[in-house]
Amino acid sequence: MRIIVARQPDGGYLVRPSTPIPGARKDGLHAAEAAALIRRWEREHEPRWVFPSVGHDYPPLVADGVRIGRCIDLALTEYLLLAHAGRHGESRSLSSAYARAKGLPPPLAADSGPADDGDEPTLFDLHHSGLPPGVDPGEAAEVVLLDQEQRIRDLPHPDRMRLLVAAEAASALAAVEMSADGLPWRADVHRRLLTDLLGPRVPSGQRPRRLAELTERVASAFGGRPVNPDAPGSIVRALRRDGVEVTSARAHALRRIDHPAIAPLLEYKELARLHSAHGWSWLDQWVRDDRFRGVYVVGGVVSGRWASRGGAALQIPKVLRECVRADEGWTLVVADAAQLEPRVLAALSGDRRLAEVSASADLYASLASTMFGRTPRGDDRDRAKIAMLSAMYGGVAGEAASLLALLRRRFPHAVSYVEHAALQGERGGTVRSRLGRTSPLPSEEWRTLTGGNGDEETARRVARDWGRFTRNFVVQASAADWTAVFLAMLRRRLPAPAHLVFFQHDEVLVHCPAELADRVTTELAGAAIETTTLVFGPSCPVRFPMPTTAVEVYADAP
DNA sequence: GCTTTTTGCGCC
DNA sequence: AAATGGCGCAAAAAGC
Repeated sequence: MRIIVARQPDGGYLVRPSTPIPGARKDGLHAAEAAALIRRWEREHEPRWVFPSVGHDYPPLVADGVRIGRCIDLALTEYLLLAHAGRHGESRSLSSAYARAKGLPPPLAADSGPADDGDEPTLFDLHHSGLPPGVDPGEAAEVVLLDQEQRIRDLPHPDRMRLLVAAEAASALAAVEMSADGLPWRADVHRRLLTDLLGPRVPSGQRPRRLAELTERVASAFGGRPVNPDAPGSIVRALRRDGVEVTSARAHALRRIDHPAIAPLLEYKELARLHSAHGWSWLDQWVRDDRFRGVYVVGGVVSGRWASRGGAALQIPKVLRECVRADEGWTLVVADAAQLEPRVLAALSGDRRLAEVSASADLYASLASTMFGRTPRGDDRDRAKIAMLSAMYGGVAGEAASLLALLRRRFPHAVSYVEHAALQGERGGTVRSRLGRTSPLPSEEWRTLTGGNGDEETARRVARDWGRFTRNFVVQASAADWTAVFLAMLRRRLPAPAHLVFFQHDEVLVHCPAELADRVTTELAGAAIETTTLVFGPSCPVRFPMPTTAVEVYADAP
């Protein structure tokens, strides 16, 4: 059974079984009423819920304690299907999808904002649904649902897209629930760390003591002339006055220079970064009751990775992992899909030798022994890693090109897979992930530049740039397929009250009572195996290990 | 003066 | 010979 749940323009809820049950149609419910109804129907029927947008419709329900098993997200599905058809820029809103399904002209109200602006901020404007008069969100959702099912049936691999759509929707549920539950975050530990590193808190706009000291040390290293270490131009000018030629004030450029100001400058940059990005004001704004609640945006990145909005939820610096601590009597189970992307490439390309390499838990060490024909020594492992990253990212600098050539000799199928993707991009074509995520078409500007009427060198450069993008896309987006399915499987398997508290591209944190840690570890491993079978088929020879540790403090995970 | 773009750096 | 992919955010720099 499917039940549509939609927030209405006035903020009320509509809850409606897709196949009508007498008396089951409910409109204009308050969030709390809707929550009670959904809890009951979830218990009695375990339906597949249908949301116009989980990110928009689900949070108020979650705040009321609702947790559902499975659903469809019409907006995320619409995006995947539009992208598959080469129509990335078009609106994924309910009203646009409805208009598309009915063959009506696109609505204006809900679709302000330029088409290439990514996610529409007014995805579901509270006052204008954008639907034609007399059509309510429930009716529109029903139409869109059926239309999408038909479009999926028409694809070359409907089963793959169905899996992707289900996994994406489950990811969206997980994202909302993670925001609501929050990541355990000890504000006292964070404050102590800031004070230790920066000195006592000072009013915003002022430099904490440690930063002020370093500023003076920089100034005296420049002979007493004041230099603003926050201003790249100021640093470059000061170095030039002392006869040091630099083109930028980036840390890696400064590291190459021999000058007494460099050491305090680098230290300043590191601490200033902590202060401005994750200092006291970040703590004030994002941590309450010892929980960090970031907002995750599923479907926010073309490759299928999650984005975040506010709080930089996907960029928590390593030094702050000290603050992430399990509650009393609880534990954090930390797991990451080790070397996910090269394993995904092995599975995608069907390269048998790379699949054999993937049997090893340390893929890069194993790769090195195959590449160099000996037990890895010296920097063999690092060089093997550079070769693999160059294949996936399109690197050519330094030693990368020759290492890549060696990789190509040993793993021709894997390398030709990504090179084919690069070639597609250079020609202005699209590429797809395993489950059917599709890369966007290059911009109109790109077509002009590569059209043959302009500068040849520019044309070559932008073509190569786009080739690097599509080369990476097939791997990154297929890795996103794998992790989306993994999240869906894991979410279903976790025994209450264990719950996901963090997910970052290929890593998950589960917060659970200490006695459940072993069970959670088992479920993580099971979810990884199940995921690999679902995404790459039962005969996939590639191994996807998921090393797992249970810790009290995130920083203690390896 | 305000707004937009660039720079630089954090995460994967 | 060669700019390796994706993102978000704060502050500086540039543009109006």
